[in-house]
Amino acid sequence: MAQKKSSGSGKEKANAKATRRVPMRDFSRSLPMSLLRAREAVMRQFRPSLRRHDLTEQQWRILRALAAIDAIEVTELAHTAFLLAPSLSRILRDLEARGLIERKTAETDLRRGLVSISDKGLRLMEVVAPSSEAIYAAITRRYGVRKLAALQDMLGALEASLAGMGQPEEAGE
Amino acid sequence: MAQKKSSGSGKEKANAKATRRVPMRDFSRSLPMSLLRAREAVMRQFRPSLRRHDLTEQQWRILRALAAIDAIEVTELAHTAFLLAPSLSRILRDLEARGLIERKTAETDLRRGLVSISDKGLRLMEVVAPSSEAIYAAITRRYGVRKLAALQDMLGALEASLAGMGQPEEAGE
DNA sequence: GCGAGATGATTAACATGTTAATTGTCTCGC
DNA sequence: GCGAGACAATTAACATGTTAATCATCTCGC
Repeated sequence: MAQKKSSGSGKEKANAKATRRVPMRDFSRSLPMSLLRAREAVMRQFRPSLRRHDLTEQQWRILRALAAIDAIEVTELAHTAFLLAPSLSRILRDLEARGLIERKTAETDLRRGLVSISDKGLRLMEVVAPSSEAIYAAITRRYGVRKLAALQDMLGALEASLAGMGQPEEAGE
Repeated sequence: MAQKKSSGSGKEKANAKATRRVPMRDFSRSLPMSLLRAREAVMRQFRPSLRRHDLTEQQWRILRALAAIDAIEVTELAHTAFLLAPSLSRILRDLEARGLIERKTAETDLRRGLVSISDKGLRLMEVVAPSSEAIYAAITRRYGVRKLAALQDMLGALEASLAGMGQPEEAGE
């Protein structure tokens, strides 16, 4: 470290060097940061409860998605739980090892895998769901039912707005 | 796999087993999912541009935070860029190796590290910032300036609402 | 001034995000 | 029916998220 030095009267100039260069919006108010902080504020409420049952947020998402249906293909599950295929692959391996889910291969297409929640998985959900719902209710109460609904609508609209904006892909990649 | 079998007439029952058990809100409409999808929709716009310059979203956050000031302590930077200390530690190590930032130790307290952006880092920002701003402008235009401001306000309010809700910490941990 | 506890930063260990490469199966056209 | 793509899923490789542990320094009471 330290092959940096300001020659001559550069002390003050070096001090001002990085100040206010490359003008950009106020960083902390960018949309990605707002969304990130808001989501973190919400998840911070849930994580301790999940952690007590040795579940991560993603594992819980998968169990919830599975609890609503009988069986589902891996690709479709990835879409539902909003996970990338590689992440899902690893998590399913783990959940299966823990006996919380069951897997089999589709009979008509050996490439496709079918996933379903196990009885053990359902029992775990029955234990975790109440406190999870209670936390969600508390959040809703604090923020306001109407406001929450309005926020969800605006978030959905944002998604929809951006749906068309495909990758900029500057013609020539 | 496959030590599961339904005895007797369990075929159909097993089929209905996981269907609609453990009643919970519609999964895809939960607030965490809405926030996650919205943020992903936004970041999807930025990632390709950042990637062309070998920058991750987090590295870019750090550079942006540094560009606004002369120097900053590691802990404060973690707060500003909304990164956990361990992540920041790794990223700073990498950014320093790439010559994009500079580090030194605080003179009054040898535990504290001071980070600042380098000239090379500033030059990189000058290259990346325009397309980044253009993308942000496009998003703003699509979604609407007023709506965007309103959304930011609601996200801020959500954060504020949850600020008090400390960890449930069921007395007895 | 010394030693116990507090504090800043890093490291460790494991889970997930992200893109690319791989593997196994399928679908077609021929 | 076979071989070239298409497709589903996994694996690989690396970066980050997350919690716990470690290391170095500092602070303060005594």
